[in-house]
Amino acid sequence: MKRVTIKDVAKRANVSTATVSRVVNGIGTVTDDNRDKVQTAIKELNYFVNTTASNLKKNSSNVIGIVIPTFTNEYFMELIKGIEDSFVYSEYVFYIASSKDDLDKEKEILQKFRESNVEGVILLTIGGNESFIQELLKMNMKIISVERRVEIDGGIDFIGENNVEAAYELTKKFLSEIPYRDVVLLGGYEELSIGHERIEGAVKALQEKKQEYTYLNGHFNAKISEEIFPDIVTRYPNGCGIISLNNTMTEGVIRAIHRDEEKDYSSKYPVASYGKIKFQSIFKNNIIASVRQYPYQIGVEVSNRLQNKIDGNASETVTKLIRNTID
Amino acid sequence: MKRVTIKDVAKRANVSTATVSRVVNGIGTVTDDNRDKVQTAIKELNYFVNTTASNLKKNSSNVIGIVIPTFTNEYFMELIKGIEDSFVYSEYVFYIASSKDDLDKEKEILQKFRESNVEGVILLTIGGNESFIQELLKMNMKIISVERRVEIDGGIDFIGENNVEAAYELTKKFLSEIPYRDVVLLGGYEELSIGHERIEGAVKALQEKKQEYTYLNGHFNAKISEEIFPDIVTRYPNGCGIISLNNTMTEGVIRAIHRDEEKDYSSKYPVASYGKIKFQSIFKNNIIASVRQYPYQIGVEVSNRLQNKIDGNASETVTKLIRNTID
DNA sequence: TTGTAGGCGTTATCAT
DNA sequence: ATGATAACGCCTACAA
Repeated sequence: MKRVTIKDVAKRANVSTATVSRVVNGIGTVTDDNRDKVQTAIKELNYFVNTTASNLKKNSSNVIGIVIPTFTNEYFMELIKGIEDSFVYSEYVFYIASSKDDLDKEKEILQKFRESNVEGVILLTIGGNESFIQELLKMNMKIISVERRVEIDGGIDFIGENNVEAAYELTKKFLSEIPYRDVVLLGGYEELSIGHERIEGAVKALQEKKQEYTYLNGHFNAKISEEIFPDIVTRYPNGCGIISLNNTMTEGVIRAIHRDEEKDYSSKYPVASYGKIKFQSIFKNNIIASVRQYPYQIGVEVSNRLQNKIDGNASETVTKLIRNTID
Repeated sequence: MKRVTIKDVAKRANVSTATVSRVVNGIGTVTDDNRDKVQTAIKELNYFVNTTASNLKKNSSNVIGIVIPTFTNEYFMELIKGIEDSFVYSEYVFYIASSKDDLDKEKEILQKFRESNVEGVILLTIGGNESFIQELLKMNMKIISVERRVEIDGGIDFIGENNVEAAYELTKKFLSEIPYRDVVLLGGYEELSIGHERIEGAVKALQEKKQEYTYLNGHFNAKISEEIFPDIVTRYPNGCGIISLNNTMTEGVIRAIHRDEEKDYSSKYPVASYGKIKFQSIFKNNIIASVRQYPYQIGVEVSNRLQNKIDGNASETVTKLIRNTID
């Protein structure tokens, strides 16, 4: 079955393809009479536009590419929701691709985005593709880096959190509530901004309070953190404060704490968490301080920024930090 | 800055565009000498293919469209991961669009997919677009319905769970562990297969055991279910069994149960849950029976099926049910 | 207001 | 093995 094209419609309606195109796109001038004829022809033939052809001609794509490290992450999903909900140009569509925490895969995706003429890219990088990204920027691709900074000469738009500040405030609050304790700092992802910035903030607060601490790497991973907990207990059998710099790690710690029901770890191992976890209110005896994050809000900002860029109102490179709150 | 095209490369390499195309696509016959010339020209000019033009010519798109009701749902994300991980044709790319539980939006998305010539559609429907979907099927669009059935003449591929069976087994197990109790059946989404099939299975088991029950509608929603719980307590102050037919509702119930710490609801309101929740092991005193779901596995099956369809090895309409397990 | 026709960048047929 | 060239379906000067 051959595809119905603008030509078929034109023939049926006894007008030219140009007129059909005008009707379809709602631009230019067409008499009501002709418009009617075209519209009925469209209905009769069941015509719909071929976006590929249209895009080729217009040198556009109406596609926004989004790169995330993984699909199974609530933070990222909230972020995407924020983008989606506030993106008003309805003709656009989102590619979403997962780099699977792999920098080669990330590069592949970006390359594919370039080949498909995407109008904009929203990138949550896994790191390591800086030079390639720079090349893309040079060709005027509209890229916004989100949550994780891309360290690049000349800069790149960035929207994310103030990790340093939030980790600092979290730690300060935590220390004021559990004085005279040993402290474990549970971090990870040091090669990414979300990793080292949080460490920086926490350490700053620890040093200000002259608080000694042990640093452990939980790799922003629930399982690893859960398995680390027994080591913490061995090292500090009388208890210690745990500062978890990511909610996934907090999840692992909480699971470990509740593994042995009879032992009451709640009071002995108070936790500070950068980020909330599910059922946080139920674990309020364990988690006595936490950073609330606003991924949805970040998504909204990303969306606004991208729309500005698409409209050409974005000459300067911009960095925007969304403020977290401490509970 | 003008785009570098195959023509520019041809000129630079002193060959025809046809030869360049052959090199780029690795088909046809080219001498090593010419291949080298073309490849260096490509590097020098920083050429990359224009997928839009290529697609127009080839009448393809290399795009798989996925429609989900919302991004913020772990089940869907696991499903997508399963699809992604097992989809081997690397030249393909996924559009993922959220219908936001809105049937008009779903239709819009499907229409856009059609206009973009997507090669296949994976649809988690919200219901109500049956006739439009049928129209798409008539034009030979490759659509696989997932998790939620699309009731359509002539049938449509479906991959999902055996909701009736799983709900039946869950209920049977639950009743055998809490005999002589009152029971609340917490359901929802009755207009979708995931809603009414689970009710059907649960009711079957209840009737077999001659167990009376009260049906409440929690709309597969955590908040609503959390708010329903006090009503349950009022109605059954001495306790009752709660069969929650969806994990989001279970989440709400668990939250409500743990709201008042002093009241020990755990033993008085045992829960059966269709689907797991986070920290399930911590709540094992509350949730005494549950259905384990395999969204990732469903994704894998969807991916396999779609690849078969793309390869043309899929004449018959297929229904495949992935077996759940009961814990 | 309408129609003609060229071209977007690529692929693929058909000569050579 | 290679090149010339006609599409793919649409948009848009430009002319009428």
